[in-house]
Amino acid sequence: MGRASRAQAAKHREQLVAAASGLFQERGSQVSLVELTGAVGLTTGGFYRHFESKEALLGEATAHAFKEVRALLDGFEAAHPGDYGAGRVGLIDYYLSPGHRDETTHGCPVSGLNAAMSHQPAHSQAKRHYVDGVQELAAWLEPTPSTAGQSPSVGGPDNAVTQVSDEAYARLCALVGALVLARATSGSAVSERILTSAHRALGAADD
Amino acid sequence: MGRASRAQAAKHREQLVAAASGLFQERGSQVSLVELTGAVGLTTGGFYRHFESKEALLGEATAHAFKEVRALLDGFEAAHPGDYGAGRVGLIDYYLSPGHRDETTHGCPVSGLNAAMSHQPAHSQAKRHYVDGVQELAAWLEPTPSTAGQSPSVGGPDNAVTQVSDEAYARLCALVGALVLARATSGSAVSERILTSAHRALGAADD
DNA sequence: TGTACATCAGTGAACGCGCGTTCACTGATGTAC
DNA sequence: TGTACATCAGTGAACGCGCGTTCACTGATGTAC
Repeated sequence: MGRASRAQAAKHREQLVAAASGLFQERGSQVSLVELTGAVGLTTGGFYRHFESKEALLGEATAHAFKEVRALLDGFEAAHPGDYGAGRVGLIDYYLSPGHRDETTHGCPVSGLNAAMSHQPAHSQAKRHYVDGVQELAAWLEPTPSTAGQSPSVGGPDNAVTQVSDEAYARLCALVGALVLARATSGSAVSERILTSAHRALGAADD
Repeated sequence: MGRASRAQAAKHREQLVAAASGLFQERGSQVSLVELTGAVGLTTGGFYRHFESKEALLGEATAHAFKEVRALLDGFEAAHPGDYGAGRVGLIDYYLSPGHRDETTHGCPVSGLNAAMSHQPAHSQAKRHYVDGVQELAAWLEPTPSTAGQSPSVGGPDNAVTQVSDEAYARLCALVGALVLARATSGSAVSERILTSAHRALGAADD
């Protein structure tokens, strides 16, 4: 193949991160480099021109996954301009849908990466991005708009827990618990029951 | 070593299942046979005198984990005889404690095995035990005592979703979501916030 | 603009390693008489 | 109860395989003049 142009190489790098973002969610850290590089048409040898290790890719893939979440959230907001609650309801509807449950590749990374993060060291790049993402998604579930703008301050070194209320965190727990349980029980009737039960509880708690 | 007695062999088998129950929760399906057999002082070769495959052990280990849950639940019930709600409150307090979060080996299998179950085929032995266990734990979160005795009917072939209310399932989602998130964010201040937020929400919803 | 050469993105084979599973073997256990 | 033999729980080495990572190599890209 010879040498790729810088533009081509940069594109390969981005594709690798994007593909990894999906594959790590779908299969956890068990995805192999053969699969990761194969997904974008490369072989494993060249991988190390882009990343120091598989671990390092997980870090970038986690950040990428949350960038996509932000885009999705902005979409919900744009769909109901000015109406704060409506965007949140749209998010909840989507989150607890069978479609989202079955979308293991491009679903919410808070749920999809949780197992991988449980085995990550406390201050790895991946974990820092993940914790920031958790707070950001929780802020979106706030009963009333936060005083300090849409997103909580993220990215600081071990930044303090920001303006997210107990209620918002509790709602996030309900969403994530429902999705994770629905996936673990998928194929059984219980899976659907879990989604509808959580949906009802979150709908009832609505303001 | 020569041949072990039947009693000894039976004991080894039980120890293997018990150890696997903890190790599968702690590390998912990535635990190796060397670790599993080593945990009870055996070598890998003899493993296949007891189980058909590693998969088969996961099935039995899942059943074992839920047997331990049942013992724990009975303990909560016995601690407050006659007082239905008190046992449930004790369970919730335990579930959302930092101690339970950090107890990745012997914690609740609904949370600990969820990742492994998501990658299990729909009708594997492990998944059937898991789905039964989910319903059983949910039944324990029922606002009022179930009419049909303590445990829902379990173990039947693809048994229908039994007498568990939406409210009970919603509570289970909150508990599991909180535990899973607290573990994924452990090492960060967010982890504690999640536990206390979920606890407050479940306490407030109490009757 | 054209030429000579250095750079480096990607290849493909090799590395050492750990995995799940198989198998010939061992010797104490269990059983038939 | 005692002896002869079959059984089989557990060992440890071997199997083929896939893993993350390294490395010599390739040839188009990028750059210096």
